[in-house]
Amino acid sequence: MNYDFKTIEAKWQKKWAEQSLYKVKEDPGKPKYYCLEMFPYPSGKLHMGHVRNYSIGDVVARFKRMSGYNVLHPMGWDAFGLPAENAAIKHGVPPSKWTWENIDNMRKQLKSLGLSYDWDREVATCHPGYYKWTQWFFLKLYDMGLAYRKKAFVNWCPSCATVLANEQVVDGKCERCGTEVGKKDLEQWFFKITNYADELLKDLEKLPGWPDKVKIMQENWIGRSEGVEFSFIAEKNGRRIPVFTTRPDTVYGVSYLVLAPEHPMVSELSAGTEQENAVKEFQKKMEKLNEITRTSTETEKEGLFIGAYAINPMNGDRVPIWIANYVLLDYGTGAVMGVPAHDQRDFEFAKKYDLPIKVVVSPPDKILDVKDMTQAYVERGILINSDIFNGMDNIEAIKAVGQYMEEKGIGKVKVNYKLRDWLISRQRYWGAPIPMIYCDRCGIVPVPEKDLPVMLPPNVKFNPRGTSPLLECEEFLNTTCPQCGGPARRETDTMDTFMCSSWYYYRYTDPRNTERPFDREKLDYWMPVDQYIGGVEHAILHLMYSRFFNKAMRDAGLVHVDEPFQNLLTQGMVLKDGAKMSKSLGNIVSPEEIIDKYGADTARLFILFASPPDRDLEWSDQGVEGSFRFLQRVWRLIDELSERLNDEKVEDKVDKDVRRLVHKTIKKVTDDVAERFNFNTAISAIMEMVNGLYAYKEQKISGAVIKEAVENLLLLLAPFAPHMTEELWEKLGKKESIHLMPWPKYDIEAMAEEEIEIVVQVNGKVKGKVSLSAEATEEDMKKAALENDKIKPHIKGKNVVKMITVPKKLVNIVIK
RNA sequence: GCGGGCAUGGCGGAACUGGCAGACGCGCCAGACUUAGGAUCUGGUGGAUUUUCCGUGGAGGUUCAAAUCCUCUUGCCCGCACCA
Repeated sequence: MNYDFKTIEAKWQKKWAEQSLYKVKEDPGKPKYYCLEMFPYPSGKLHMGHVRNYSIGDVVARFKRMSGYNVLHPMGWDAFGLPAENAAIKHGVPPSKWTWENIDNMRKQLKSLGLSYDWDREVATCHPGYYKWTQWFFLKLYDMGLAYRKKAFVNWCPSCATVLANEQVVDGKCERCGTEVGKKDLEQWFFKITNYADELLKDLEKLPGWPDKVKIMQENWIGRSEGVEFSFIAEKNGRRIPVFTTRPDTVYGVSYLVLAPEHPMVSELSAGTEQENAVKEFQKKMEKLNEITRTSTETEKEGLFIGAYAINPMNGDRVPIWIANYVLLDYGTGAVMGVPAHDQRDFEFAKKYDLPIKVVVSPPDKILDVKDMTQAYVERGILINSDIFNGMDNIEAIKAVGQYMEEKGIGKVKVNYKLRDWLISRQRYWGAPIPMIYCDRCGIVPVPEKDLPVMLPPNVKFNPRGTSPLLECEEFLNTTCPQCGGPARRETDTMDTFMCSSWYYYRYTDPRNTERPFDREKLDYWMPVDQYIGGVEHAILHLMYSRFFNKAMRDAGLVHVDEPFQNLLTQGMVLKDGAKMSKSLGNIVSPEEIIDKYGADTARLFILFASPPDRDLEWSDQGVEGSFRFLQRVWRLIDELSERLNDEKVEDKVDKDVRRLVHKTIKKVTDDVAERFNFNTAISAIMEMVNGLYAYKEQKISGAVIKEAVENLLLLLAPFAPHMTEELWEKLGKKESIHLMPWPKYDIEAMAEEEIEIVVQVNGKVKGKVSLSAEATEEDMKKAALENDKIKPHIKGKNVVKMITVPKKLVNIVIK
């Protein structure tokens, strides 16, 4: 009988669906396990990255299910987004049609992999039954004061014709399409993620199950720094110019002030001075430069005196005010105090423009002479030229100066973050409409809950310029004010799709609820997600937005968990010829073809065997062949052995050996899968077991032992190759699905070795081996080692200094 | 520049708390069965000057013992990048 994977896989996929084998509901009698993989964007085609992601998740889900957990394992679609709109512009297909057809196609492909999802819980973020609640959450955030409108210089992608959040700008380019991002002064909707900056940072400690790499990336992104904010006074008009510094200990060494070129006070201060025109020109020049070239470390520091002065509030010093390319308007206060003696960047700037350098922190052992300085002194030291703080250690002075400023009302101790508020408006059609109404009389009015969802109008015209068709859709645009009943206008912007994916893991717990986003009891049962699996590209974007969203919803009293994802696994990329698979390189391997040629079980097995999940994986066609061969080998082995299930017991020794192999393998596979997610070594242990059984099968084995071996082999392999094992399980005469069976337990007694091999070293080098009974004492080991024929010549005539033994493993004889 | 990761046969990778380096798979070599084999089974496969010696990017160190721990260093990958 051949391994006919096509028939087998189709047969079981159909049966599992008919029996709703993977359907789950809350069960207080069982421990729950929420296994979640990042849902895909429905591009229309599955790629190998998806196959890897979902194969990993499926093994975890199946293993946990067999281990007695009530497993929630759902799948859905991150279905809003620009490609659908581009298809509409290019081919005239409505975005919804395009998206739903893609979903149908990808669902079919996912099902062909035999993944154990509860398909009854499928969600799609573009479904009105879903985005109704996305809008509901927006209103919730609005009520909480966490959603607000503000005019700001925002990132604008000309190609996507929309604004972008900071997180979606990579190297000054649009994260989606790679087009260079510009700046636009627009009024937009923001979420106050900065309110949670501190908690988002601090709670990373509550996530021991996350990779350090991801936590560090988030930490850097949040960018917390402690310092002092205080103000210089503009000499011209007496107005305050606030600055932020992490080095208040150097405040007596300020020799100039630098503002961002866009700083609102620049024009006013330079007006009427001889520098006025030069300043205007400098500002224009800066405007033209894009942000990357302007702020790159490689770009030379460039600045200009603006013709005005400011007074240092600590010592009354009069310092010149400059503008420079390296000062950013949106970090801190957009103004920096210049302390060239103790900041490398300020030092270079002062050298270039011949600004005074004043030493205020002295090294403990010598006196710094400005003339000799080739770089800033940033080490620890003692304060000098600093009035009442002279003689103080500078680390202490950081605190002391801050305190002093607070006491005198000069400034205040402050924590600054790099994190900006999350800009969520998008000038696009294919997204969840922001449920807001603009009324000339009442201003900004939220859409009442009963009117949700604000539906996307289906019949709209797309224009090649890429502007949102909602702007020209009268039936959508015109509405009445919920407050005064007068004519009003709808918000035409839709939400960033990351908003839709910030809460989908809640919806899976109660996907068809029409009254609420979810039932509280169901959510409380399932949340948090126990294991989240996906690509590292979401380390900051999706994973930080979701953490923020969850914290906000916790504060709204809707959820009980501080963190949504307990454990995170970031899978590596799938490479071919050392590079990421891509159209341009022409190195794409299509999952469809592989499944067609070898079957889903082979595809899954290979992808899990070739590399541990968190590392990159090099695709190998020959490796796939190998996995296919292995499954055929298993098939033949079980075919043959299942004829011998009633054999008589003949020889005790072989039975014991087979049982030892079986139980050792159970332990190895269990440990590898449960504790380390090392599927590659788990599979190799199963391969060793199969190799072992091939060797033993030439001998007489009792039927009971064969049965035990065959059944356990199938159980261990079931999470990896679910179709084939199910088929063979049925052939063994089993009535119930193998995937509902309990995970096998190992028997320590059966694992016990009777004889053990001890390595004998002389001066740390292996010189021989001795076989001893498992009960041998350390004394027995030493004795056996010294008496061994291979060892004797090495120690003859030498002085044995000492002997080190590792029980049941090794003896090391140290000689001189 | 800062932060993080990785480096082991021809290749993908094993070696969990320091204790037989190279499990398992691919590839390669040989044999068996065969009209035939790109099927299957069995055996072999780090290197060399092969009673032994050398080998985990490189150089030191700790230890009875180091792929594993420490110091320095090289190469590659990823993230952040004038953050005040």
